Amino acid sequence: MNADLLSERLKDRGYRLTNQRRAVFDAVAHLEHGTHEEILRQAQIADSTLNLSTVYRNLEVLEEIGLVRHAHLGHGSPTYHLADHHAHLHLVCSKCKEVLEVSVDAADGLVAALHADHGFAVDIDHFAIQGLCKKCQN
Amino acid sequence: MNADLLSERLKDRGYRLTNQRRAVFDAVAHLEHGTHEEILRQAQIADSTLNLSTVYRNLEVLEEIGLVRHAHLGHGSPTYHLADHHAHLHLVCSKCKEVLEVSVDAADGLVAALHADHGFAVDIDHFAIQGLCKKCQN
DNA sequence: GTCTATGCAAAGTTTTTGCACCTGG
DNA sequence: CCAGGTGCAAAAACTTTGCATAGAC
Repeated sequence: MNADLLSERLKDRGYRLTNQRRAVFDAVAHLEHGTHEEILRQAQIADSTLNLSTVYRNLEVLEEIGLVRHAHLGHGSPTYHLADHHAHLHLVCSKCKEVLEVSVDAADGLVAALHADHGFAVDIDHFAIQGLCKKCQN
Repeated sequence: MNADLLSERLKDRGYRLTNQRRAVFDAVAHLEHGTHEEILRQAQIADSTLNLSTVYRNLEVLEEIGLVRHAHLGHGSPTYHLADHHAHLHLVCSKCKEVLEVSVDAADGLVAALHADHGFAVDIDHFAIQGLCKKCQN
């Protein structure tokens, strides 16, 4: 399960398992798409003295060992999610800022075309797709 | 031509045409994908006293009146380009940071699918597409 | 016991804001 | 002349870093 994976991966790379790391990891898992600040607040439920700089440092470590990844959903801060979190596209409305999650299947053609024509292996959910939602087009 | 369009659009919305605005607009046109800092440096060739905060304020105005748009090519600052600049997809390699420009045609299927299934009008070139380039996959 | 990780505070960056002066129309 | 625009400086927001101490192993 997750906790063991966390412990294992950390040890493999010479990192230690601390309560703060576990709290940050759990917060990422719980929030699905959290910013640094949101992850801090969530993780502080488990450890109220947790510091923002620890969140920054741990997200870096968790990303390095491949358990966590980040994506850019809007114009602001990146959001963090578990690496095994099933991928989906994020459609962000430029006007009302609503975020729609849709299946990555829609992008299969694009992914295949870019691979065939340019040898490029797309990480399709890293950036959101900007546009106008149905409501805001009127 | 561009200069007239700039003047017209500004006046239509009650804005004034200043040398600084023209310098910023020209810098955006010249750079194609410039950050605030890059636009400042380019615009200062025409007006050496131009201030960074003026660049921020003018890019906001130029974007509001629809002459300029911004895109997110990497994890850092956004870049600005003319609104009529022909769209192309940016493929950014996560590893070597190389940026490939490819035709938007590759995304036609995705754009059509998102419109048909979700009524979403995609602005496909607003965010870069992240992934691994041919070389970095080995 | 050793060496990494943490909390705190300070320093860096980047972007925004307030204000007196300047300038386009 | 007058409202909007600019430069400058200060503030705000966001992120990173240094250092003494705590804690994992």
